[in-house]
Amino acid sequence: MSDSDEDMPLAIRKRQPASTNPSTDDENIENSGSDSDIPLGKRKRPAVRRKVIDDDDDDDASSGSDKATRPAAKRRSYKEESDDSDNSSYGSRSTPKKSNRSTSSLSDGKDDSSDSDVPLAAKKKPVPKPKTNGTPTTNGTTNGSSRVKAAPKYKEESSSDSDTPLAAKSKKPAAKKPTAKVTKVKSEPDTSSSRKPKAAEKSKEKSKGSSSKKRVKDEPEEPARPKKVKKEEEEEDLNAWWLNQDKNEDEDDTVKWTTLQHNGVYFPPEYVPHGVKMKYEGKPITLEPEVEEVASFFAALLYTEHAENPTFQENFFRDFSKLAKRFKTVPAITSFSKCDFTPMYEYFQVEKEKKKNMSKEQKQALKDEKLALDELYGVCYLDGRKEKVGNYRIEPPGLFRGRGKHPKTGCLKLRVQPEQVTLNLSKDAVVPKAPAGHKWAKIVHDDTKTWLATWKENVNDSTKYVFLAAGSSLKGQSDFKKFETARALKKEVAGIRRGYMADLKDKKMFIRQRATAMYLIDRLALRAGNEKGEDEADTVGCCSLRYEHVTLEKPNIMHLDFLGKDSIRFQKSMEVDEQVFKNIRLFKREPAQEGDELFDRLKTAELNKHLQMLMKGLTAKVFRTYNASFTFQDQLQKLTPKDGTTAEKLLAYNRANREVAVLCNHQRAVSKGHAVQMDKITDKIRALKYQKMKLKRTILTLEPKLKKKRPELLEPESDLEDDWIDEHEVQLMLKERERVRLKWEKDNQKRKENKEKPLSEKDLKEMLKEVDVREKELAKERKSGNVPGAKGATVEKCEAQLLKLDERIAATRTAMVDKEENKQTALGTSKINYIDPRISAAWCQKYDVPLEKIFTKTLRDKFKWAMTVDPAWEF
DNA sequence: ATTTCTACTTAGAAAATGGCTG
DNA sequence: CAGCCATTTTCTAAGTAGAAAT
Repeated sequence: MSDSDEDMPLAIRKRQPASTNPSTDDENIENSGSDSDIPLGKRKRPAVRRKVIDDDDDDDASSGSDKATRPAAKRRSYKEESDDSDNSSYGSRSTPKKSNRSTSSLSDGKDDSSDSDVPLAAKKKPVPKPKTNGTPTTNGTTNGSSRVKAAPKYKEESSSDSDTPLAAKSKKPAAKKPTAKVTKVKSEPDTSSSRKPKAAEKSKEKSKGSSSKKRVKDEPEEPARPKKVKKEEEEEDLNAWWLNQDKNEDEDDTVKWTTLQHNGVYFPPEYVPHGVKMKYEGKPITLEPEVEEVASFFAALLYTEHAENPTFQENFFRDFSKLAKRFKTVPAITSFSKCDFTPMYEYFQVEKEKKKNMSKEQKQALKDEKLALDELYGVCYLDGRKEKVGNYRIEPPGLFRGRGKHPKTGCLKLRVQPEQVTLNLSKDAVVPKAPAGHKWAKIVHDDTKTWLATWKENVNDSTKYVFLAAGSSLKGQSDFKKFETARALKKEVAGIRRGYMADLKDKKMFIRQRATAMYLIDRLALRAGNEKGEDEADTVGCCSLRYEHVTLEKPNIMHLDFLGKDSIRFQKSMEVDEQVFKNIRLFKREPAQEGDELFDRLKTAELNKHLQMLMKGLTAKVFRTYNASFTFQDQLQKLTPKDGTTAEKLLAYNRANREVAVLCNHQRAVSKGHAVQMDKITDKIRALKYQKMKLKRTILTLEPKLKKKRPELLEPESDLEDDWIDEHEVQLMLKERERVRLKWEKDNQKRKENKEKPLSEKDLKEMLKEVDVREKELAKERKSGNVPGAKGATVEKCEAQLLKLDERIAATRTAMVDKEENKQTALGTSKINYIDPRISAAWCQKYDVPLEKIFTKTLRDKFKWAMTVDPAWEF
């Protein structure tokens, strides 16, 4: 790899903020001997220097106290690891604090191995071409907004629409000019060369921005909105930030907007009591609406996993009974087991049914209502441009549905009052009215934040926000930035890998742990693993892995088994680097025990700080993004059949996608119909085997001599039991009769049309008799084992058919495996969050696959910034 | 230095929709 | 043309990571 020589070293040293580390430039990694060669990261460390492993703790005594649950992080002291040659220095108490630095020999860090270290799942080599291909757009997240100096003031609307301040406002802000231009650009073959000039032009315009904005401001109010469609497009073009980026890297990106106005948030409607009585001790009881509401929350979940979960029940009931008490419900509700919510449940079922059967007009009315809300709350104006708002609905009250073993699952999530909600908008924007009789908690004007509204939720005391929609420019820009950082990592990764491979043997435990963690994060796409609190589900990521999550097996196999984000199980086994294996064994050594952290002196913050100095913008999560996108591109390239049909190409696409989903451990609950569907497929395979069996018999019937020569023909097919065959043959005959009858009906129909005389029932019976005959034959065949086969059957023909059957069985099997695996693999998450959409866009162009086969409407919207890449673009 | 808070991305479940078929 | 299943969208929980507070 050419890059290994050149790029590699860069990775390590390049990053340095010039200020911090002057001397770092030496080239030779191999010369590790001299101090100066040590990669920056290391050099820097001394400042922060954590104690050398041995001297810092003697905590061992305490370690025993840890509860089986999550103990507070503890430090352990490490004994010498005897078999590890170079770590002799480790355990010994006297490690010299300062000197250690020199030791880390990069040289012995087997550089060779590091190259070969491909991301686990994807054993791909880095694509050779560093091709940054012209796309000039790449880095500069230009923040157009900050440039526009004059904050356009939006004029107040006439009082009449004051409650919908935004509506109909600044409809066509700035501009025809840019619109026209951009449109043109679009139609052009979008080559980098053509783009460049345009960008320049545009940015010029930007500086004039204020004047055009002004126009907006003065624009007479529009009459009622004429309804979009056309409009939409224009507006979108205006928002096409990706077309006019210039590479101004130092643009201040802390400021997110210059002006921001919106209509606030939508509160869920007040509770409307239904009056259905739940039962307590078998008797219907009357509840105040407030109490009834909460009972209904639970009733609606009856028979779901949540409602069956004891923790959920307990938490729900605590809150519920407390509320009932407050409202002096009689009789007092003191026992969950005496509650019977089924009447409510049934009522809801009926309601659901009713809803389904609503007339078209009713349904349409509902839709219109939604649309109206969308129009009011679903949009805002950011720097004068119309943007979609994401979750403008305040979360309705309900029961908290924590995932996994969340201690608080089932707790009552209270209704949010306007008094709890803070809005963020321009100083000069119209402050949306709070609901009648209410006021907002606060109004702020923080242009460094992207949220429009925020409030605190009562169950976990966490903060909720209203943000712009995924398709907005703000989100798009940060998405773009995310992938650019991942691409930057691509260039640096070889060096970074070499660096941590070398650090695996560092003397300082902390550094070893850090390197080992980096290895896992890079190779296994683990998450960082921040620390979690007591009142959250017990899940872990890399840095929070505990003793019991990792087991080692002889030569170099590591088994990981733990619950990750959302309590999704991560269970994989893989071969790991020898030194990693040793390190983990060391970390697991006494006095470590169940409950102890594997990386007992590593915190995500420290890890990220280190990463940050290896490469600007690098954090643990970037590895996931990088490995996902890289793997995807690599797989896609390998799997796509150049001359395949669209369907085949799509299959390849989905396979590549799945590869990534597996890498990232993205799972979903198995659908409830899954088992049934699998059974069907299994049956299909059995049916094929049955045919095989029959064919073999036919061969033997035709050529009995073969019994000796080819005994395998006599062997029964696997998984084909007599009982099954019985049933199968019954079914076959049933189907056959059905078929005959259908044919008869059809023929009759035809005859009727042709005015011929219809076939009689008798004819039908005649035809069915043939089936009876066949049935008898089958029975006979089973007894004797002699299967004459179809007329004209020959051994050769049968053999050929056998082969075909084998193929079909194999194909069905793969389909089954495919389905099985896909059943619990969620492709969406990686597509939405990890795979650079430009890879997909380029692929679609290159292979002539329509974009919409790959991205849904929302995804196309979200990724619109990526849709115009050059077909040759590479991640 | 450590802990807590804040803001934003990532995540699977659930609800809604759509396309198909019996 | 309802019913069914797969796909898409919505919802909000659960992460990450940097900043602020202690």
